[in-house]
Amino acid sequence: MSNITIKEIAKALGLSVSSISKALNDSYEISDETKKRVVEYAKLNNYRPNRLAKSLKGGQSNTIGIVVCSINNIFVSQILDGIQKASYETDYDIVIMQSNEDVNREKESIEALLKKGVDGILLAPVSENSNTEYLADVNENICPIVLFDRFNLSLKTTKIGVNESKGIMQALQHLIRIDRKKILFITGDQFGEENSRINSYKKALKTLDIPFNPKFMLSCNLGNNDLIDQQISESIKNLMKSSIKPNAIFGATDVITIRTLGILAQMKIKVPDEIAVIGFSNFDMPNSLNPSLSTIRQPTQEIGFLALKKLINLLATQQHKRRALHETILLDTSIELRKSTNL
Amino acid sequence: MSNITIKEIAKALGLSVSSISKALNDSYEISDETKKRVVEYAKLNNYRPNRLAKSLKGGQSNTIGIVVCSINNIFVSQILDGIQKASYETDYDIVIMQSNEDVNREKESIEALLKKGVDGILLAPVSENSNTEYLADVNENICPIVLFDRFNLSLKTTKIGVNESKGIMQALQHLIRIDRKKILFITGDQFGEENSRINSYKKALKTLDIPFNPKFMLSCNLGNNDLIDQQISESIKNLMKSSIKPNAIFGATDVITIRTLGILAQMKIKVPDEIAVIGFSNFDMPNSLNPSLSTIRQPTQEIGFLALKKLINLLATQQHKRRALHETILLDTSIELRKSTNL
DNA sequence: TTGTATGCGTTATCAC
DNA sequence: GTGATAACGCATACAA
Repeated sequence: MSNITIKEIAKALGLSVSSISKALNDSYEISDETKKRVVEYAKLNNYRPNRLAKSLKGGQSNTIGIVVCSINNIFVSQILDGIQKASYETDYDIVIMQSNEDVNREKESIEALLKKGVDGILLAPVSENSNTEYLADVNENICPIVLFDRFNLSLKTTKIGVNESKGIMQALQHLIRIDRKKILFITGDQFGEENSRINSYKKALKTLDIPFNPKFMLSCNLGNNDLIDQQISESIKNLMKSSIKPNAIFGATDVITIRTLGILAQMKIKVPDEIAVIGFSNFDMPNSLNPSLSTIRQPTQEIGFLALKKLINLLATQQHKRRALHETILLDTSIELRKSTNL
Repeated sequence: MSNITIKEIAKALGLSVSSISKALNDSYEISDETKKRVVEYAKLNNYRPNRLAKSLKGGQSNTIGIVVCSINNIFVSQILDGIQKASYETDYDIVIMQSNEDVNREKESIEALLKKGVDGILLAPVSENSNTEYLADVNENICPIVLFDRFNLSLKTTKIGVNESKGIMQALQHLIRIDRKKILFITGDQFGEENSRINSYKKALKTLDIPFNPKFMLSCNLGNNDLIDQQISESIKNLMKSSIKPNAIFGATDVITIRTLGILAQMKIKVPDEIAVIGFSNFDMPNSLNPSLSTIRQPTQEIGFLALKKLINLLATQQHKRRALHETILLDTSIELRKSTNL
């Protein structure tokens, strides 16, 4: 309701508005004495500069918008944490939006951010080609966008992610080492049949001379957890009855990999004896899982941290020079071996 | 960089700024024809109303600020999800800040929000009496604050949380039922020795005629996971060597309870045979844990949802009438039994 | 060293 | 049915 303004300070102190403004901004034009008087009065009365007004005037809001699929996701929330950490070192603050894996909502989220006047956007796209022209337009004409996690390949901008091929290779090589080549690969279906993780997987198989069997790949709908469970358990049940039983499972995401453990436990399938399990996961309590989970870990904090830093960099650069700064950074994953692949 | 304004539309269409504004706001003063012309032009040119300006003019930002300890926390992120869901049904959007369990940062976060001109604040306080006078001042004079999860008891406002006593009672009664009365209670130390969860626990013990043994209570520093592990495992190790071995563990938070499972697994202590485990937890994949975890589940989504709704309600009410709306809502927890307490 | 005037994008009041 | 103008809070170019 209240919140004192510069104008009121001016009236109270018998000075002009502009003098107050200058005093508060420590301008050389104002005498030390006046400054002191103003600053003291301001502090005493809890003066809070109105950022809306400042932004409106200055043409920049010092706010970064972020769009992720869902806050409520281990992987995402770790990245957000990294972004927040990076933001502490800057003057920028953060507004988070959720796309809920929905292309339209992704666009709505960005629109909301633009109306708020964000200076730049950090986006983990819903899919590899969602809103392509729209994003390009925004990135060119409104404010810079930096992509992280998933890539919208055609968008010309800075991208931060992980080296999937390498991560997948790490996992597969380990499975080969423990002689588990009949691998069921479980992934999400958001990205169509030809997403980069699937492609990397196939390529890795080829490199390692493991034939790709379509029956050993399951794409499930990540939008609904019950559905995930259902799809996975059904698939496993069928495969275990078939002549070519899998002896390993490789999960493409956190949720998939961890849920798979639960399903196997309920089906009383022994891990790793009957089926070894490994997958991308950033759950920070892997030892509490049944059994402790071998994972391909992604440097989430670093992804978030870097993404913000790079965006800030772009913002500090004149628009026409930004293109030169565009880069794609693929961070290395690390493999952590635990009981789920330990014979 | 660009982003067309009302002024530019006016110039392009040979109309006045005010007419454009009215047309865009569907005012009855403007002819349908003109409206159509304006709206079409606006859409065509991706006109985005500048919310900063609107807020500055209107004196309200339609933004709600949220302060939580950490986004990167299962419990918190579920609540945030609930808040976001609730916000979809309103015109408000959300800005999230992290206090990182730090009283000063909590205050800084709120200051940042106030500078941004938020209309109201949703706060999960760092502790039961952090920033009391400050919060009271803000709540009285600047914008309403609604508390959730943890309570700052002295602040007169709406509070949304869970019925801890009842939840703890559920857990203890179950432990009694399976004849596990030698219970190690593990909690956080943020709130001092006399926080409400500890008090509720002691009271429940008394009601159930279980003597309270100070040796069977561990308060650990939730700020650092390695430290948590160290404190818990040391404590368990010592107790298992002593004459009065515990046969159950009750964890006060998500992190504590799940980490305890991991520690027990590594110590090769059998759950539930040697030690049963139950605790507050909202991890949504309890079946993947070792063993599947019995939990006291808190209705996180609902907490968030309600908190936002109640705040919106306050905002829709004249300030001097708000006091009448203040209420404290304690939602019921539910107990979910799984193997970790199943003999 | 201080004050005046102007504008950021929008809406509301009042006049035409 | 439309337009001119002031105001929201702040910063800045310019005047004094």
